[in-house]
Amino acid sequence: MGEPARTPRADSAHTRQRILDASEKLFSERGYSGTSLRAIADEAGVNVAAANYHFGSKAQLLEASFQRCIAPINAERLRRLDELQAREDSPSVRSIVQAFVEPGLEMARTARFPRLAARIFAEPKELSLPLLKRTFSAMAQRYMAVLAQALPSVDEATLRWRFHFMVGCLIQLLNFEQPPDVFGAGGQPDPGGPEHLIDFIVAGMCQGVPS
Amino acid sequence: MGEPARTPRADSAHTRQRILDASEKLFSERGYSGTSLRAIADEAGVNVAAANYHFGSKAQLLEASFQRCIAPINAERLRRLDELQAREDSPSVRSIVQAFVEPGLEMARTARFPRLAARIFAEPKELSLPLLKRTFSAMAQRYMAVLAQALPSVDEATLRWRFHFMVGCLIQLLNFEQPPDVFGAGGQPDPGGPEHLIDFIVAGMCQGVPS
DNA sequence: GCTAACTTCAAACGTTCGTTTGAACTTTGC
DNA sequence: GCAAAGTTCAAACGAACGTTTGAAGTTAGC
Repeated sequence: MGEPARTPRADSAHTRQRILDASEKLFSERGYSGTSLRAIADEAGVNVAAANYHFGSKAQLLEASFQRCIAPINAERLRRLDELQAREDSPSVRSIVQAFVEPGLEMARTARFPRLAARIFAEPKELSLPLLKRTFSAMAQRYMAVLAQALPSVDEATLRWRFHFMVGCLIQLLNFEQPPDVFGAGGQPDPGGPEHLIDFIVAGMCQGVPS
Repeated sequence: MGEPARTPRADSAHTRQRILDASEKLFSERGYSGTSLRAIADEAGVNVAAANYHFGSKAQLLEASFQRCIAPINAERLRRLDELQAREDSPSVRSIVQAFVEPGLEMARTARFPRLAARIFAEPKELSLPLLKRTFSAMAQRYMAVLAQALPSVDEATLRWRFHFMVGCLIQLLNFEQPPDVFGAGGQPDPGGPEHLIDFIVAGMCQGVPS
């Protein structure tokens, strides 16, 4: 157990950070097995061995990238839920959906590559399911509970399905920032994705319930 | 150009079929770069070289698997749309959504691994986008046109987004036949996915439109 | 200033990858 | 029945993979 007393240096943190940046970019673009440690090391401007030195293995590097990417999003999701519940004791479905969906979208605008959070869902289940469970369980259960309160006429199994499809819609928007140009339309990008996403989800959540 | 006059043998077709079966299974489970030709050959019970002999390369094998998987689904989608338009001149949104969504779900119940059609969306864009465009363009455009007729008050850009999210929901159900057990619930599988999927999508499509 | 720990890197480890080769074997066309 | 074409396989190709090694370089503690 007891790790040797470590006195990490300053440049070590910079190296770790650069490796994580490169991992996030490449993993989210090419997936886990489509990305080599050598490509990550090149992108980060470090030696291949540095990745294994700092993170132990490729799988642990993925986990570290994923956690660094998803942790602030989930924290913000919970913070917004707290805020929501503090402000009013029966928040609207729309406000709950916004609290769930917007942190990820905001990161997607400002930060590096939150698409990694979406790409994880496509990895083989042996790799992704433990990660998803460890990372999303607590947060998802809280959202489920609050949604159940806001939609008392919807039974739990149905709500689980709707939550499932909400996640699917969010992933779709994170993976394809625009509807792919298969409709002939093309044209310039439409920044309205997030609004349309929320409208679509709220409609699916509230079906048959008078607003 | 002119291929040499080929007289394919009977067993050749069987080998091709077994390789395609194995590809479909493994590609859909582990993705393109997570699947080796050797694993496919083992699963199919043939030699590694046979895959390259029959399909030319790994990328072409993926394309062949994908086409064999998706072609009948898209054909059925178009057939149902024809049927729909022949029966009534202004089909309901629900019937259009069903015509789009059910062929894939039906295959998922009966056939081998239609999840491949969903997994493709997670591959790197250089690999997936050409495939998606070639395969879905015509069909998607027809559906967009029919949906636009059924929802005349929804502008084209908005409809594109809703179509995008519909595809995201479908992919989510194909990739995870059940909502993953992150809600603590567990329990036995719920076969109601398809119905919930259609309800969710129709609600998102028809938002603000009196039925 | 010396020791011990931390960090980096070039090089190499054995394995697996996609693909090719060339020889065996089977069928087809005549 | 015989040449030609189609099909399969064991074996090998070089390249790339994840990981390890060991030495060189750097900093921290005393």
